[in-house]
Amino acid sequence: MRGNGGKRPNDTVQRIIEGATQAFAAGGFAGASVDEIAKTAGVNKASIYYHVGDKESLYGLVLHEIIQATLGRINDRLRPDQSPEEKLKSYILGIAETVEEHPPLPAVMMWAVSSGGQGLPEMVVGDLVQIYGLLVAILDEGVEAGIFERVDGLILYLMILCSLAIHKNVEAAWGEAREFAGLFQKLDGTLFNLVGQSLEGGVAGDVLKIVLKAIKK
Amino acid sequence: MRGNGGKRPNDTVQRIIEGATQAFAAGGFAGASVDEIAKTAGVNKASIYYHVGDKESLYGLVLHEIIQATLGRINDRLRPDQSPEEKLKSYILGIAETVEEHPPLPAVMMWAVSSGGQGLPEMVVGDLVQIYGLLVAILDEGVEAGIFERVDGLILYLMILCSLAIHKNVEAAWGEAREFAGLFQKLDGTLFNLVGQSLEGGVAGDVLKIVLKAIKK
Amino acid sequence: MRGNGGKRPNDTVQRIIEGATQAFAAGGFAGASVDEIAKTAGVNKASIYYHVGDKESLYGLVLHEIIQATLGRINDRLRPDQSPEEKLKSYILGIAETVEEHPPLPAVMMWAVSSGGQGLPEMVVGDLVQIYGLLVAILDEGVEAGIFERVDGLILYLMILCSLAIHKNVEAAWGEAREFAGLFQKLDGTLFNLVGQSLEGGVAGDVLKIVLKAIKK
Amino acid sequence: MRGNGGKRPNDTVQRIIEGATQAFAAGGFAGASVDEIAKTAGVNKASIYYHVGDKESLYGLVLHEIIQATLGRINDRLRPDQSPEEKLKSYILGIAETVEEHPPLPAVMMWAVSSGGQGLPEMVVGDLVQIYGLLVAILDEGVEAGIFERVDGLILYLMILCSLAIHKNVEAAWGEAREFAGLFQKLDGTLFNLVGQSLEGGVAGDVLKIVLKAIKK
DNA sequence: CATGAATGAGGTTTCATTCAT
DNA sequence: GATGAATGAAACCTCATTCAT
Repeated sequence: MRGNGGKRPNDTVQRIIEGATQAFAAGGFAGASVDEIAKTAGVNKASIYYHVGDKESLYGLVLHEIIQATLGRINDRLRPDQSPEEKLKSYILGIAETVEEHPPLPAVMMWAVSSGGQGLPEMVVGDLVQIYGLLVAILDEGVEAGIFERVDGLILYLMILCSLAIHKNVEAAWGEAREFAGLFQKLDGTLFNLVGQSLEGGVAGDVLKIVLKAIKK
Repeated sequence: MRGNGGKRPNDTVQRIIEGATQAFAAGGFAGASVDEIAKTAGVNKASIYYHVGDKESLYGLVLHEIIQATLGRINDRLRPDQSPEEKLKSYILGIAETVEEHPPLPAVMMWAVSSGGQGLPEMVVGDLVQIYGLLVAILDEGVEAGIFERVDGLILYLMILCSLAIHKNVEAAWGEAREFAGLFQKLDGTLFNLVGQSLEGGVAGDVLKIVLKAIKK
Repeated sequence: MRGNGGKRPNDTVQRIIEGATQAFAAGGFAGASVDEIAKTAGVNKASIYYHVGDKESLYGLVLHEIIQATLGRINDRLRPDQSPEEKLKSYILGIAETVEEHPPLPAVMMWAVSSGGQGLPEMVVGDLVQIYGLLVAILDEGVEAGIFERVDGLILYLMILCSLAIHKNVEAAWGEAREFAGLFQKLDGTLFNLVGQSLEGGVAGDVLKIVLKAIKK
Repeated sequence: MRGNGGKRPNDTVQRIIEGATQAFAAGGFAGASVDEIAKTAGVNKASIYYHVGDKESLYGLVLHEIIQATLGRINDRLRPDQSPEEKLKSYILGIAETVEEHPPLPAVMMWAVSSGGQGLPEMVVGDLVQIYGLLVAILDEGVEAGIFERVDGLILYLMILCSLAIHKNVEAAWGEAREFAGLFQKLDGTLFNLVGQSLEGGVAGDVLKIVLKAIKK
């Protein structure tokens, strides 16, 4: 006979990760409580400790999952025969897609990056280096090919990541913080339209356009 | 002679704000404890409540000060007779200067923006709109003058703010998180040099260059 | 063997309620600290929040328990075939018995009533109405039967409740506040004897006598 | 030249006492904060310490003032040639008048009595004995004269004091706690009318009637 | 005498974590 | 594996009191 509830263990861990991602996104590491995470995940609090370990381990796991998932999406789009320009497009769309499906993810990622890597577990540091390295590799290839200008990779990385991550967040706040968004809109007029669109037509497209124009020779 | 009870009040409030700014920057709203803020500011904890109010009020005050200071720096550089391009330079250098003198400030600001304005006091929302509006105005002027392309103002705003704010943070973490930075450096080689330079020659200059290239016709 | 974490939950909640009752009685809501309550109850402070909620909820729960217990005692004594006079006796003895076994209870109850119901949880207001309504019903029955005079129910209710509750308290203070009691006694001579007696022979009996004489035709 | 503000000192102390009375009535000794008292009194907090002393002294002073004022009102009505019955009327009306003009006063007094005198300053204990002794004297006179039954003086004292004090409080809560009062009224119907009336016609009259009926031979 | 400021102690509440079942 | 309960530590906040001006 099965134990209590008979849930598949993977399920539980997955639910924990998803709940934690959501919780961490709202207020960073310190802003989420284990109680809240457990409730969001629909899991008993002690289960988190049993399956994952303490809060810091959970944080690391969440970051790892996020970055690996993002890397996966990017790799799904990358083809060896693409031009650097197309590869950059794949990179940005890969991140944007993650944002689209799991809005909080990049916020957590950005938060981690903004800490300068301090206090992050080895594993996550490696992950960050990986995704950042991918961008640098693409840029380098473009420079070698004489298509791209040489620019600071970190700056570009931050620009891409933050604009996508935060833009989505502001969009999410749209519904509830009417006045805030309203004031922004008043100023921006036609420029600032946040309606849902296809990935390429939406924010990701705009970001891509800006970035390409910035680095193309 | 001055005793215990007769400190200049402005001094105290100022010290509180500075301590709080530093503390909030490290871990966002939830990541800073009032105890820690008090210690950083060299002020009794109860004094914070006496002069400022609860933690949320303090957060609001800090954000307000940050943005107003940044606006001040930008306005110091702005001249009516400047070209849109020069105005944009003033805008970016104004933010960069704030980063330079008070590294944590923009990080806090970024964190606030990334919340989509939710939970922020009226005043701060107004402040954010102000500084964002300034960028939009500059961009609009450039578009009218036929110099700039039309781009999404919010995206550009986020790009500028985040790259400046976080880049500085990563730089700050440099000393302590050798491995992290080291790994980044290995990948980036010549591109990624973070040594202190003049504002224009440093990150701010790079950001400016990228942004200008991105929007100039 | 029973360990630390496996205490029967009912036990804990019961212990909390008892400790809280005692603590609240001494100084009202504000006069009791949660620390003190926890110590009195022999329970960890955080357990109170886990099982009951915040201090106000605890206060509400205590009041609810008190009144329900008192109602229970009264109902134990009430018989449908009793005369209104006998019913009144049951009512007063029921309250007196509660006082006897849990001296602090009615003090808390009185304190709550004296607040006019302001700030009390719905549930408790309902409870108070219930126990007050019982008295009114008894009085009404007596008036219908031509046995009782018509008197203000609230006044009588307060007279009964307060005299029983406070009298007990003064009695309790007896041991420690010798001078105070002594002065009272000096004045009162034979009238004021507080030695423990049977319920009917003690204060309850005196209160009953006074009340009956006051309302009987 | 006069000092800061040039207020008459008596004024300040009087304002303090009045503010404190109001504040203490709401939640007993522990329920009122010195800050709140100062604000209610319209006086600087440090002034309280300068003029009166610490919180406990203030509490004692307030109780003293209350009881002395009540005693004063009773004595204004008492005449040596009154019958015991008339004297009792003076006693009750004296208290009722105090309640009428300063509703919170008796609540504080009741609270003090309900503590059994514990922790009260000598002076106040003496005051309480005085006002209680007055009642006992009146009762004794009535018994000697063969008009009154012998009853427990303390019980009667508590009945008179509490019914007047609390009834007024419930009346005061009337406006804000509609439902509460409403429920009471539903039960009590014609018996329970709290509209403002002349002292004798109002609650005081009812209390007097009940008490007289209870003790008259 | 009045007042704004300061502050240690203590209040209420939350948190991360552990444990027995 | 799952869960309700327990708990020390630390969080936020308030309070009574003092002091220099």
